[in-house]
Amino acid sequence: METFPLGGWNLRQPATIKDVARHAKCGVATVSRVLNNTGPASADTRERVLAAVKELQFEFSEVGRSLQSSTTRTIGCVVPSLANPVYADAVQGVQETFHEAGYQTLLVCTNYDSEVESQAIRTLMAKQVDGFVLTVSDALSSQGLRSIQNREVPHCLLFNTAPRDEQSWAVDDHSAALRVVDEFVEMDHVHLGFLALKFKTSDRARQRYEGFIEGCFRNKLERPALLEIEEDTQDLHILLADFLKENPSVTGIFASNDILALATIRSLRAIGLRVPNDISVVGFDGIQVGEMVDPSLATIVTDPRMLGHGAAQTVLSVINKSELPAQPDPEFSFNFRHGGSLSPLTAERKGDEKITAFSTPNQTAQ
Amino acid sequence: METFPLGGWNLRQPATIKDVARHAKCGVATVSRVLNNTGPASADTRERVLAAVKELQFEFSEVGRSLQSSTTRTIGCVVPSLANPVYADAVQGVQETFHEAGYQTLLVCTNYDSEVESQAIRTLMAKQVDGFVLTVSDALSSQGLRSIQNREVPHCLLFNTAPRDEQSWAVDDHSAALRVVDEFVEMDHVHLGFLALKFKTSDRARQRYEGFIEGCFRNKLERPALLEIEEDTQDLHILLADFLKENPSVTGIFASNDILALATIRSLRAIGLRVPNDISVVGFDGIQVGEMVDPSLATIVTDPRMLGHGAAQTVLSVINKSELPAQPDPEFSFNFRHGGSLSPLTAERKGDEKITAFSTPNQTAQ
DNA sequence: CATTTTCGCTGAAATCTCTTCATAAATCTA
DNA sequence: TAGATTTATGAAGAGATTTCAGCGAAAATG
Repeated sequence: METFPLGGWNLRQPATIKDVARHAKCGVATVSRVLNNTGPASADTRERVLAAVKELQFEFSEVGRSLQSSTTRTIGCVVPSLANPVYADAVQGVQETFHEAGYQTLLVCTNYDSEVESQAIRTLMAKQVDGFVLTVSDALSSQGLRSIQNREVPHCLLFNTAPRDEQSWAVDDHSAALRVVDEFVEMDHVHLGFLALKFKTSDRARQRYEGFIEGCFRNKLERPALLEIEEDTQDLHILLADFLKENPSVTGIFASNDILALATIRSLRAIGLRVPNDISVVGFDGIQVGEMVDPSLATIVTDPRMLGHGAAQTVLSVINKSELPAQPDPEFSFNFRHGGSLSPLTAERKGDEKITAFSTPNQTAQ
Repeated sequence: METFPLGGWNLRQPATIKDVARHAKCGVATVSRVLNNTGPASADTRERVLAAVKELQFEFSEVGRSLQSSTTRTIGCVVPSLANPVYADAVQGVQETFHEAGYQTLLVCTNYDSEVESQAIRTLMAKQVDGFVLTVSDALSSQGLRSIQNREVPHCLLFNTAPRDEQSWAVDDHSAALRVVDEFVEMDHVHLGFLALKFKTSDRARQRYEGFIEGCFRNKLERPALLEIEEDTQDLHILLADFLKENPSVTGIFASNDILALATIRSLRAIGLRVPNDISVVGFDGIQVGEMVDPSLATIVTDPRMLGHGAAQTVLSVINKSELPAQPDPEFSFNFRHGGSLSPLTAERKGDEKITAFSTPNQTAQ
């Protein structure tokens, strides 16, 4: 084994393939071939290369590789937020699947801002990601999604119901909402309300609302009252109080996601209403917390991790031009979980047209 | 405005700077100068370049740029899991901060596996990330962390207490654990237990345990009983039953994180014990759910988002060679939140040396 | 008025790291 | 010795930045 006058290799500047070639007294091409096992090399040369690699702690630069192969082994993942465990779980699933396949995940949280969303997508495309898994605010109008389609980058939607010709892993929001109405009806509720983030920030909420309306129609209920709120609403209890003042007959509220449902329950409590005695609440998503709170949350249960996994698999299939993974039947992509937050309509509220208790809380939400 | 015979630019192959130069009838250098505002250009040329850029929908390839500038505007972020909201929130903070600064975040979840951890770090270094924010399983022995130090890549630990010469944003686990003991003592508890994931997967848990032991010592309590469990434990109620059989005098359990604490409460219930009547439980982290469950969780409250933000700021400062951001006083990096899961020792259990109720549950954890 | 200086603009060429392709050199067979 | 193998190598190319030298034209100088 030959030794070189090693004066402490500067590790700050990692060794390049040229350095290795110089040390091994051969051409860079040879180094490449030896290390990638992509062509012949004499035992002697091979050994010298390997020794040089070890000594210099050489590792290929992925950047150089990417430039030449125009492939980055990197996937862009765009979701609204990690504060909602639904997305956190989904991202976990996405990341796991890609990791196993040797891809890294570039994560962006848009905070429900479609401006951030399209900007982020542009940046990710400039970084040459090999694919996308994304939850956009509105699949039909998303500027970012359109440019992904134009460039024909492999991608799959997550949670967004797929527009035509698009791949997507999502819950069947429409059917799920129908189911929620049925559950309310089962409990004798007649006057329902729907609570959601502003629809422009989430097409899922809109789908659920439309399903909810149709469900009410099918069950011959009146059109549900609607309360749309901003993402950063701090005074939900006030909005709810106003809402119930305008719609005093409402006995059941369907919140478009569990976080919102839990916040609703707390806010209702803050304005002196009991759940489920005065008002029943049903959520959407089935986050684990829902089972641990009191009253437990009646909700649609979904499997975000599985969805993330599926979306990632789909993207991998598109990349590898292999067969797309089978999706679960959309009709059965969810379950309804009963919980203490939804109970039969009490006798006293059955004929009742107005809610009595309205003690204004002097505590401020923080 | 001149027009070119555009036969449908193939958007699948994005335009390069060369294409732009050809269309603008100038050299690539000029295009670069115009677009980066990095040198002079006549008004005429500038206009032609801009027109070509628009027509071709040109965007710089970050890969080409990275190769030349040896900077990627990408940060590696390594955490154990997103299933724990503590990490999800922290990552959200990290991602937000870097996004504002124009960096993208490459996320890896290790699932508490130090093998995955060091492998991931190697890959990220090969991808030439400009910095790291990471929570390693053990800051002292982490192979990955060591190689980051060797290569002198800007980085900052998150949640891990910093070894010497390391930057880190973390809760003062030791002090927090002392505080927990004080709170138990305040409630007359004398025999305590500690529940944690296997220490090799989390040095945080170990720090908390050591603080807990010292707290017991200072308060002249006996050494706390220890129950270490695997990450994927499914039968916690059985382990707990055995644990309490061996340590029948234990009236208070400190769980090393909130998720574990909540699971503990459920498991205790499953084996017929009431919380807090039979056993008090205190958690660590202060996840939001803790306030919504029944009984509410007594716990150490931290601010993961803020920690993530701080760690990201620190990395940015190192990269920009600017002043490091001020950290909050470690002594005040947490708060104790009272909750229903911790109550004064009942008279009946005060002298009691054994727990009576031990109905074995016939339900299996799933 | 002729000549030099200056200065704004410009494009060719080198560089960054890696892979592939074609070619050259060395070895072995017939 | 010609031809077929086996090895080894240089050069080109992937997309961008940057240095450097050149080219005019205008200004300054003698």
